[in-house]
Amino acid sequence: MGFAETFKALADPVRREILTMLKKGKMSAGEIGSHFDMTGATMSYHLKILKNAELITETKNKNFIFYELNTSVLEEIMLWMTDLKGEIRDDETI
Amino acid sequence: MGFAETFKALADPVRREILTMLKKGKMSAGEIGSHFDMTGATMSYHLKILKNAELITETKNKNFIFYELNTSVLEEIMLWMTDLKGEIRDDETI
DNA sequence: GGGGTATTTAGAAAATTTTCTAAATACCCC
DNA sequence: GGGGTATTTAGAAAATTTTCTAAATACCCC
Repeated sequence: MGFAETFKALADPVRREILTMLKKGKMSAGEIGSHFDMTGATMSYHLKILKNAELITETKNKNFIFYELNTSVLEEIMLWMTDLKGEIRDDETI
Repeated sequence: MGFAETFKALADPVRREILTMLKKGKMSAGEIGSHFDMTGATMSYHLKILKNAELITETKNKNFIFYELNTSVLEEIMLWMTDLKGEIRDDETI
C-alpha cells in the first residue's frame, strides 16, 4: 500500500529470491520454503511481508497455499524512480 | 554496492524525501536537515546510509558538505524490476 | 592561533526485524 | 470423525535500525 512497505519487502535477499523463483509460476509455501535453510514459520513470515506489500497474491487449493507474483506494484515504484531520475517518459508531454 | 543496501536506503521515508529534495540540486547537510524535525546527528546518519548505497555523492566546500543525487544505481534496480516483470526490453533480442 | 559554525562520530536507549520452537488451524482423505 | 500433512500464529531471543545527547573533528576567518 505504501512505498515503505514495498521497499522494506524488497530489502531482504530471501524475499527477493522468492520473487525471482515465482517468476516461473505459482508455488506452494512448502515448495518455496524447501529452497531455503529456514523453518516453515520463518518462510511464512517472509511470505506475509511480501503479501502485505502486494508483491505476491495467495490462492488456496486443498491444504496447500499457492503464491503468485504480482508485479503491478513495481510499476508504481518504477514511475517514482523515473521521476527521481528526472527523465521524460513516453506518456508525458513537455 | 548491493541491492540490499539500496532497497534498505530507499525503505525509509526520510531518506526518500531527501532524495526528492536533491532533485532540485546540491544541498548542504544543514540545509537538508532544516527540512526535518531531527537532530543533525540523525540527519548525518541518514545521509551516510544514502551515501553508502551510492544514491548520493558528497563534495566539501568551506566547512559545508554538499550532497548531490546520484541516480545511476536506480538504473540497475529498474533493470532488475523489469526482468522480474518478465517484459522484453528495447535492447533485448527475442 | 582562537572563537565560531558545520558536520560527523561514539555510545546508549528504544523500536523494529528476523529467526526459532511450540502450538494452533485448516483441510484432506480413509 | 480421526490421523496426517501444510501452513500459520504466538511468543521469545538475537540482531539490526533509528534516534538522541555529548563530544570530537574540520575548517573558516579575524
